[in-house]
Amino acid sequence: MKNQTSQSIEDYLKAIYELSIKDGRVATTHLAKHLGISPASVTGMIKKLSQMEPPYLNYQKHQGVFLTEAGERIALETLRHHRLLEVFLHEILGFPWDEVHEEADKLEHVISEKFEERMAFVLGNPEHDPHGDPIPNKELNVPKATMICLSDLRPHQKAIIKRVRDKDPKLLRFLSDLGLIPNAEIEINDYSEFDGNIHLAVKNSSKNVVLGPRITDQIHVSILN
Amino acid sequence: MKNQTSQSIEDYLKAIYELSIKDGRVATTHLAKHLGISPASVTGMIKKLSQMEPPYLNYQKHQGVFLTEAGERIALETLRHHRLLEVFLHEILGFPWDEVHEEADKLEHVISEKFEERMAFVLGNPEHDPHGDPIPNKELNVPKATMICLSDLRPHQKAIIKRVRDKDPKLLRFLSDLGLIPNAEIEINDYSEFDGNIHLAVKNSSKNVVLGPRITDQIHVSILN
DNA sequence: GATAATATTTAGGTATGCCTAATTAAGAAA
DNA sequence: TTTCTTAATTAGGCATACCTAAATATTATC
Ligand SMILES: [Mn+2]
Ligand SMILES: [Mn+2]
Ligand SMILES: [Mn+2]
Ligand SMILES: [Mn+2]
Repeated sequence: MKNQTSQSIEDYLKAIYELSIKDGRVATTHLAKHLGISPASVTGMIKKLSQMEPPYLNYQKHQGVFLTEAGERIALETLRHHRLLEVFLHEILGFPWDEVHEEADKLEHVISEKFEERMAFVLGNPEHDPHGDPIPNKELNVPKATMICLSDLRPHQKAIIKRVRDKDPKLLRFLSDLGLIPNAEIEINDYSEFDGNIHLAVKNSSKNVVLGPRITDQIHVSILN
Repeated sequence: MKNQTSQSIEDYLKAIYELSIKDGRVATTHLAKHLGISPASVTGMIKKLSQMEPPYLNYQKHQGVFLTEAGERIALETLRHHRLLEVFLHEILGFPWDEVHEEADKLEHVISEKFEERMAFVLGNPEHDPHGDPIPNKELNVPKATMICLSDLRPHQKAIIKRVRDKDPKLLRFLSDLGLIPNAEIEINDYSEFDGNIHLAVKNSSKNVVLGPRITDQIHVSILN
């Protein structure tokens, strides 16, 4: 009599996982916005998910939700599918990195465990997706990264881009046109404290780029000594 | 205001396409059995599909259904997805040929046109799936094969296996264990007219195999002069 | 601490796609 | 042609996952 999941359920749990990393408990409206669903519908679903056996969510009226262990397992399982698929679509099928997300979002619910396993094998068990996000391993442990934002860098520092946390295809294409993709090397030239703009150069491209905090907050780097 | 399809609709249309190749019009019960759905439900769905704009089915009460052009297009589109996916799963991900069908049956509804196109490119536009079934091309034309059944062969004839029309994983595994897969070369040794059994040898395997008509009717071959 | 603004929940409804049971139509046999 | 059998349809329901509008709880502001 085990619980079974649906597309929708997996999407809810994955969204709650992602949102709760920053904020702990996740509020109904927050979740609703993230999923593009009305708050009323979200209330209905989280109520259901918190009453399943075993429950996937811990929910108290007006207090938001957080994942139970069972719920987190499904979220991570889905996230592993998603990120492996992104690598797969990019490396094997040649999708550009700004298009992998949408396709993976549909496929993640449909592939079998065998598909997952074969994919991981063919790709050599990658640890990061094309945007630099960590892929949970087979036992669903997530390698956690030290988080330095590009927005925290200051002039003369050099760094390597590790992660671009955004899903907007337009922004992603804009960044990759500038060479700003995971593993690219950059150097900070200037910082203006009033608007938080960062001026930087991309190695092997001789371009000088200026980016605002809306963007630099989403880019994680590791600093080169 | 174009019609849009769902998983279910695609499955219905694909099933009707497959069944109508043999029999022309498709009867409600026949379709119901093939889909594993109650006849009552099938009546409901085919009614709906025949009343869409444009209709996918031509339906008259108690007379069964056949595909309209619009319906056939969707059936072929889905079939192309299915069979390309089978090749893909087999060649790229290393799935055994008896497991590709189930996985492709879920994925066929979910992949984008871009996924289809990339897959076809990577595979070099294959014309047949791992069971030898023809893959509709991009314009949805189906290369049609001359149909000689293994059951029609007689002693001393040599032939190459072209197609194995069965979805049962057990049978497929049984056949591949004997080397009886598309492109294998065989020679007929004996035929017994009472039960229709065929005795044959598989090239490079020295095994002598006896198969009944239940099986040999499903295997298509091309004869070697 | 009352009130206003915002967040959340409840109530009532819709579309899909399936089910069983009861009814009716079609086709075959007498 | 009447009768029997089988096939197909209708009627009435159910589960999932959404929606809008109305009601209520929480929280922030005065
Ligand atoms: Mn998995
Ligand atoms: Mn990603
Ligand atoms: Mn297609
Ligand atoms: Mn096939």
